[in-house]
Amino acid sequence: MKIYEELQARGLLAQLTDAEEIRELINNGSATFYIGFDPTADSLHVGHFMALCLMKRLQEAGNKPIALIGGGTGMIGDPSGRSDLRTMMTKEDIAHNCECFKKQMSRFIDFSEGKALMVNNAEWLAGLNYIEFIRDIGVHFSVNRMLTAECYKQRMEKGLSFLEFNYMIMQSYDFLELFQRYGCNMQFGGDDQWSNMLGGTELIRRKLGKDAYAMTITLLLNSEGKKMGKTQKGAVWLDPNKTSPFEFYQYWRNVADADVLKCLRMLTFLPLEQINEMDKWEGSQLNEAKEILAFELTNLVHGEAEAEKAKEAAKALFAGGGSLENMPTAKLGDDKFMEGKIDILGILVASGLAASRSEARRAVEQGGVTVQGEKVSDIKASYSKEEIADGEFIVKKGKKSFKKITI
RNA sequence: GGAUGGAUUCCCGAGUGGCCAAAGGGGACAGACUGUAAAUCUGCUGCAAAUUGCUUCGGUGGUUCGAAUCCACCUCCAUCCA
Repeated sequence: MKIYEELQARGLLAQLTDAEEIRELINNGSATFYIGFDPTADSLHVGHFMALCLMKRLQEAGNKPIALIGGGTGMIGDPSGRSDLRTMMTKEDIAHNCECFKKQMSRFIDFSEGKALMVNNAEWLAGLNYIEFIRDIGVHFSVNRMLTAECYKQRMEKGLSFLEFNYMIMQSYDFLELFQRYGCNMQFGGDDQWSNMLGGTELIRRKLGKDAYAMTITLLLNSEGKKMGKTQKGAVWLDPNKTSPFEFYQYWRNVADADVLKCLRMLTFLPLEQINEMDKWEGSQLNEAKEILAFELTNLVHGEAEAEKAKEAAKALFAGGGSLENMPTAKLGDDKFMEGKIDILGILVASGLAASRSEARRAVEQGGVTVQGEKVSDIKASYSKEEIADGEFIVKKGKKSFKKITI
């Protein structure tokens, strides 16, 4: 099975400008393609992870990836899929984020010996001359056409600033630059990028009379139609300091039944035959599939050692057995103790299991808190330093939040 | 620049002088049931030294015994006109 067929079988392909041509190109390994990443945060998240996997797959098939970091476009902010203006970031933030992206990406993509490139579009966007730019590039865009693009349509209700309106033109210009500089003939991106990407292929055709291609990957949605990789607390990050390997593991361990197979296909590198086998599983057997999914992804993102640790910790907590050694830990400072003691509410707050004492109180009152496996029913219960320092002092809030408390 | 409508708690959205920490829904959290799933049911959802106190309704001032609610100014958003 060739790469194109594989991507298709995994359900990754969404829209393509020219399916036949693209199949030829990537199957022969003759594509130089780019994917853009806007530095909106100091870490990549699960959404980017899909794109990185795609790059990796295509690179393994002999194609040359370019990771484009949006140091320039980040100054504008993509309005796609947004209901309001993004908060503006300072130049310093953007530069910092670009650095962080670079580090994380090198984990997945082989940048050695020119096998892949990483470029920052600030390189050509930052120094643009406004008049020249709108004369050279702006003429090729019809405002009427742009307004019919899906990403802007949604914003016609809520309002769209001229700043954001320019995003599509900038992204199109990126493609043109990359085409000219590096012979980049293809662009990939999330499905929400489709209209921006088409802008680029059209610009290249109008400006240079040459063909370039665009392809989008299916957005990873859960069975409820929401983007995956988001939790209440925000995105699931790839940076272990922002989302610990354990939390990362748990996120995937807890996906809905209906989503497991899709995730395995789209996100892991397991052979399709193996995944199709799991497709036959039903009911509680799917739990095993979830374990595989969680392990595979944690392995990809954080490495095998971390994946093992997360798996062990999860086993210890949910199934009994396994090692407690690697479970999430919270360290209490001396200042948290009053005369050598701390109450249960204080522990919950200090360990991050509850956001406030009120919330902690509610959890206890509703019977959701256990300490060392014993349900805590008194909100005034308190523990001495010695009890905690003793060793494995485990506090559990609800079914899935645990912390080992140390001094 | 002009006219009109608007800004309420995590989100949507009621509330137009005291009975308002603010209806209802969604989400989140906790409990039951389960498979660390989904669905369902129940509770809960500003903070705290917790039958009480404190801080919230875009911002700042004011009227009043009392303001989310009335007045003034300001900021932002939407629609129409230029």
